[in-house]
Amino acid sequence: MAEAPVKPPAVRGPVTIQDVARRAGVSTATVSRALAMPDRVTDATREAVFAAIRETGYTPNAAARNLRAKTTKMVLVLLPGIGNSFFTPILNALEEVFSEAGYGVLIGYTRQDRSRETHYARVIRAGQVDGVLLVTGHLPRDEEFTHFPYTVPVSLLLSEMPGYSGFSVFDVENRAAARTMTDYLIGLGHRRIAHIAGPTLNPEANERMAGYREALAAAGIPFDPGLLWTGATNFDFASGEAAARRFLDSTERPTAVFAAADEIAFGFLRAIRSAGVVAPRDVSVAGFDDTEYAFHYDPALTTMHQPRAEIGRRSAEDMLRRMRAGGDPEPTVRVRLPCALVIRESARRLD
Amino acid sequence: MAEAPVKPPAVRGPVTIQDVARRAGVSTATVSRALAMPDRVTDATREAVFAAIRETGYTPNAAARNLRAKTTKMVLVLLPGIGNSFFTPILNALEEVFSEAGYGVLIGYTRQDRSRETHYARVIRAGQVDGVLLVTGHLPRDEEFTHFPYTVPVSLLLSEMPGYSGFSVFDVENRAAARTMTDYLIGLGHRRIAHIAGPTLNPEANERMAGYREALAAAGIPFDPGLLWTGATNFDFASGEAAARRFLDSTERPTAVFAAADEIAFGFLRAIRSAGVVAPRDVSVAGFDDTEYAFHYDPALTTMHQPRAEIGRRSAEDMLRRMRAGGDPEPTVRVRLPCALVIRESARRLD
DNA sequence: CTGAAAGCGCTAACAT
DNA sequence: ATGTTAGCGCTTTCAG
Repeated sequence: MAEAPVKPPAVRGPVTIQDVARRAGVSTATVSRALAMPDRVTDATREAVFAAIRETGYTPNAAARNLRAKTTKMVLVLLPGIGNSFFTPILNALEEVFSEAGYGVLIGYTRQDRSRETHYARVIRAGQVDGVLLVTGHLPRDEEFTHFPYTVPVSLLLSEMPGYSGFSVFDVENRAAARTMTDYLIGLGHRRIAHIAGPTLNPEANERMAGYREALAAAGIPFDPGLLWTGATNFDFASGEAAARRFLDSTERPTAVFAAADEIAFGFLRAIRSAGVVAPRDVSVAGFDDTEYAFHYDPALTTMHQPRAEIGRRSAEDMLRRMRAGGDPEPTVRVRLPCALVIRESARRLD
Repeated sequence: MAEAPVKPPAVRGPVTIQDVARRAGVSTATVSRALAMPDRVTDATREAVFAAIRETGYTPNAAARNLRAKTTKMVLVLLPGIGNSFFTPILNALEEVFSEAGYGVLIGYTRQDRSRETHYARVIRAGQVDGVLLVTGHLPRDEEFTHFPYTVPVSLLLSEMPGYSGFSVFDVENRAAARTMTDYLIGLGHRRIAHIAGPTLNPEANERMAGYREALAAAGIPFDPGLLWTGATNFDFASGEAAARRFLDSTERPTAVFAAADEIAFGFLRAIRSAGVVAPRDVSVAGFDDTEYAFHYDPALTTMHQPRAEIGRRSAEDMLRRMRAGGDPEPTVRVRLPCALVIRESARRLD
């Protein structure tokens, strides 16, 4: 039998507040204080503590701090997990503001999958985050999500959730924007204007559709159901391609097409081009979003600018405010930002 | 003076393991066991515990568990914070594998900014994550990063870091891929082939440049420095636009242009088109990456496919393996994946 | 201004 | 099979 193992003198494990205290010749409480409220310790003490920290390379353990403080300095951002380049500017802005404020950003992709939603519901319930930003376009259906009282502030980005309250909501004026775009197309002389709608169940898509119809009505153009192309399952290329087939099969083609998203417009443009139809020569096309490629595509896309970065920034600031309030339910906000018409090359005046 | 405050009976705070234990009529240890090793408690006990858990809506507190287990079930993914749609498939794959394994994904954008790197170095040192994936293209320069012994496994994605060891590395065969692309262009009859290089300091960009030159040499085409367009500060549109100016100003224009990234190619294509030069009619253009838009652009881009999702998936699996090993330094791996030539419309045979 | 001590919620020895 | 106990590393009263 080997003799009982001798505990190694310096385990060289992570250095704790104890190590620092010992080295600085003070108590752990003093180290903690020197860190949290530097002006409540003597200059000399502070010096000694900081020196010890420097020498040992001490970094406070997050788990211990979280356990004590009941706060994690982390937020969870839930994304749909598809078509993510659209969400990139939002995520970027969120990360910027949060990390600036010392918060970590945990991301989760729900992919509309129940088990994944349950997974993230658990993360929230486990107190792993201090706040949640939902950019999924829908509230997770998991019971743990909806039935359980929210212990942390929650915000909805880019979509509202009628019937639920207690969330801050940040979205854009979808209807007004779609109206503006359609008005613009009408102003260009178009009368036969088709609309490629977004996913049927998506509230934003429906708002845009409403704006389109509103503009038509205001201009005295009778609504033609054959010109409302629904059936999209997503704001993606494929939906634009499907619409292109309808366009090409039309006996009397529209002179302008307004897509509910840039990607839909790109899918449409590419598909019609294969058939020798080019925009804006043969048909005017407009998008919605003003993604990175709208400017760089050929033709450059006329579209509605959605202030994605601003939504990220403002929602992050609101979240910080609410999280800092501690347990008190701070008032939520409802921010609805306007979009801006961006005129480029894909739509032209009808001769 | 008011009398000593009476502790409210049910604070209705988060339910702890104590609450569950009390309700189930067992000790906290038993609750813990029923959760961790269900087969080591009686059926009856297990039932009682689970019932109590259900009734109370108990979820174990993450901080307490982390503190005890010295593990957080979280990984940090560090991204550059620019041109993020390129990284989207990687992030997607990472999140998929990690969340499947019960790990959370914390993201951080370094933006090549020192203070942000320090910030994230601290997150790592604080034991906030069990592993780190660097997709930044460079090792953070922060001393805390480089000098301090890594306490958790680290992996490098899409770029290697010569001189450092102890990391798993996942990247692609940049040189061979660039060589293949250039060979392809040569095979199409091109002799005057320009290369729009990526950022000078970027190792991947340099590998691609080397592959380009290698192909030229192998084909007996003398290297023309005037056809190597450097100066890019990023793999972005702007770099392509700058190259377009050089192209348009050339007295003798190349017949083919190989860009070090798809976005560079798009920027180039768009800029030359403004001058009435269209690909592939007037000049053949090839990219590198095979991003989402390569297929949807006009013209569809001939490019090299980088297996981004696979890099994400495999690096995540490797990271899981290494994290599960506990403190023992598991062997790191070096995975270098091949790229695939994707022939589309932007490059054509020279008449 | 500083130290002692309690305890956040959980798990893992060690007993029984 | 279950309970008791001792912390994990930190912050925060409460004394001094």
